[in-house]
Amino acid sequence: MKQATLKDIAEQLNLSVTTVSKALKGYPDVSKKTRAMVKELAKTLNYKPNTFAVNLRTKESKTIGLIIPVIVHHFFSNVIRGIVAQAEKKGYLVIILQSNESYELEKKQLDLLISQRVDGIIISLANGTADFSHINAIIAQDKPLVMFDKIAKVVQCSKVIIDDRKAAYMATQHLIDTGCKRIAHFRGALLPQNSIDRFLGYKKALIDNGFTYDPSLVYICECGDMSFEEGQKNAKQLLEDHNDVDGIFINTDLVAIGAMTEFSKRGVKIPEDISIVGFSNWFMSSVISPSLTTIDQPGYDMGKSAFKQLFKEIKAKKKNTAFTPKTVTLETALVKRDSTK
Amino acid sequence: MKQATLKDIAEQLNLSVTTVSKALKGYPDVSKKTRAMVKELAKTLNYKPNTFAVNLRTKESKTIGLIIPVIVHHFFSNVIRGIVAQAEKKGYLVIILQSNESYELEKKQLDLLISQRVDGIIISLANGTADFSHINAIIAQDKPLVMFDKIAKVVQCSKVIIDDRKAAYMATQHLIDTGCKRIAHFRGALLPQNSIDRFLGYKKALIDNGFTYDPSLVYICECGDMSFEEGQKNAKQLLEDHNDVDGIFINTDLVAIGAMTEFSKRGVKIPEDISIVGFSNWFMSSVISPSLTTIDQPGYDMGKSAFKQLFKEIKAKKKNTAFTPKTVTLETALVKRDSTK
DNA sequence: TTAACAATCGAAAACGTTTTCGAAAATACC
DNA sequence: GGTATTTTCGAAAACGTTTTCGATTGTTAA
Repeated sequence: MKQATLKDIAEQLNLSVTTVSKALKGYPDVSKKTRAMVKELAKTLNYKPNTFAVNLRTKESKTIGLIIPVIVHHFFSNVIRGIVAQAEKKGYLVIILQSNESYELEKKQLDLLISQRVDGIIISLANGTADFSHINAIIAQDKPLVMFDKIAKVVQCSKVIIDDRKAAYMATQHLIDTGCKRIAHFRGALLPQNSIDRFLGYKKALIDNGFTYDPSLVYICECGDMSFEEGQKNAKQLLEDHNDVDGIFINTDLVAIGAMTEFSKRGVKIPEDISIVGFSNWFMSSVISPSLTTIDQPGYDMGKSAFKQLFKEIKAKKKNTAFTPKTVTLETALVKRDSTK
Repeated sequence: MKQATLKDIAEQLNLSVTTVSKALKGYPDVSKKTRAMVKELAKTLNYKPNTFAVNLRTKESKTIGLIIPVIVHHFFSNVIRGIVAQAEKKGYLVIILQSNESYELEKKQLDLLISQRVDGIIISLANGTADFSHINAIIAQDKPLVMFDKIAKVVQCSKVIIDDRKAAYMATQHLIDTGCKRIAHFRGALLPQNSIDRFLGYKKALIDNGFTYDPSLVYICECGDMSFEEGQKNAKQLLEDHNDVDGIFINTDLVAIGAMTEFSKRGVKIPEDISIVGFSNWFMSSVISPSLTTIDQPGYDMGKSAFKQLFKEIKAKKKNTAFTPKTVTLETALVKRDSTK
């Protein structure tokens, strides 16, 4: 009752393995009659090509790897969904690994995927990643790779991102437009490009509007497992440090929600006393009260787009045609809710 | 600059492929000297065994498949994390597919995984799955499979679950203990075992406490993509149908949150007018206000446990030893918060 | 000195597929 | 009828590894 092979079919029909293979793959040099015969027997035997053998022969696995910092995360799980859906459409399967924001793990997992000989890799960098030689090594091997969200600008590969700087600018501008006079920022970790860009957008909006940029108003959080708690801690610290802040732009919704929880515990009213804008538009943000004004980050589309890009590169490599890396920038939108006036 | 093979190493050292292979795998019949030589050259050439060839030869892929109804879901993404982490520890990779609560897709994806020749499969059934022949076919093929959370009782395989009936009983009992006199239930879809069990637990708690079970107090929701909206809709309907309900046990947190949103919009106070208990303990439930009393469902541990079980079966199959299916039941806990008195 | 034995290696088959190339058979054309 | 052409098939090599089984050498014991 084991899986049937080409040989089994060939023997039953008194044909050669070659002919059976060709019949199933629709080669022109096999008669309609035998083709039909073969296909029918294949179906009744429930024949499924042995992927191991196919992979060995064709040198492709129809499998891609995905490395993300965290799985349990509204944005990232949407990305996963987008990638998996799109990949399945094109006949690819997705192997998912979680780097846990650790550079070491990320390196190890990249190696794992290479060992597994996936046809391509999609990756969002860990917070801890400052050196990119492991990524460059992949690219040097001519293995298709696309980065998304948490990218490294200096690495020469395709990327799918949003315009973090512009989005952050929008968010900050919104705070200003609604009357905030002194605006703080809870930024993300120091290394990731997107938290840098969001910070820069915040700063630029301030300056463009004639505000003075005050570094003491910028708080850092790692945005890892402890995002919520970091938000609480930063909010508490902010209240101790300053009594005139009336608006905060926060790197991530989850941190923002932590901050809001802390504020309401201490009797600080949102948005009356302090307005808050988050980032990412987690579903959660729409159901808390007050609901959180935020930047919508299209996770599903980013995943879809990342796979599409990767697919193009895989195809290009197969045909041995040149391919120049491309950066796709998706649109974001400000979602106005009750945490701002 | 392509990947080195055993042959490459063999040629450079004037050895046979056989000896090189044996040296790398630590066979005893190769001298320490050549073993060292081979290992060193392998390292400098960055040799990585071709998994396709290894798989073909050994007939195992060191890969497992995972099919879940939805990825973007607090509980399920925790399960993914648990499975992936545990699998990586044992040298297995995980291919993830989303059935989208569709029976047809589930069937197709199961087929895909079989074609891919994964070493085992972990699955949580789609809401739409009423027929289990596709699952039984896998088991008949002697391919290790374990089900979790949304299981089918009649299928003979290992399972990782919680005691849904008991948990629901606990939840309902809590409503009764805190003074609720007329308790409704928003149940899940009709087919899944866990929504049946939760319903039965609810019913039993009522009866054990001398309440009369009233079917008109039970509302259904599919608990798919539209969970939140379903919660709103049901809440609205409930208010139209009844004016004496003072407690609801709801199949899922997200539905509960939808209901709470609707209630507060309509001026119904929680928990003063109506107490609510959800199910699953989404993170979100702790940060909304009022925070939601719920049942904690250990997603990460379930994932971990599911892989461990699968791993045992894979090993058993390899050694050709018998294996009797086992059902692991994990503990749940009532998390008391502000949506109940 | 031989026989027995251990240590070290390699030839070869196998896993199941794909694809190239040539052979045979059938058909067409003159 | 003979030649040219098309149609249909299969032999064989290749992908890279693992493993069985002998072969060869060197070592030990009698």
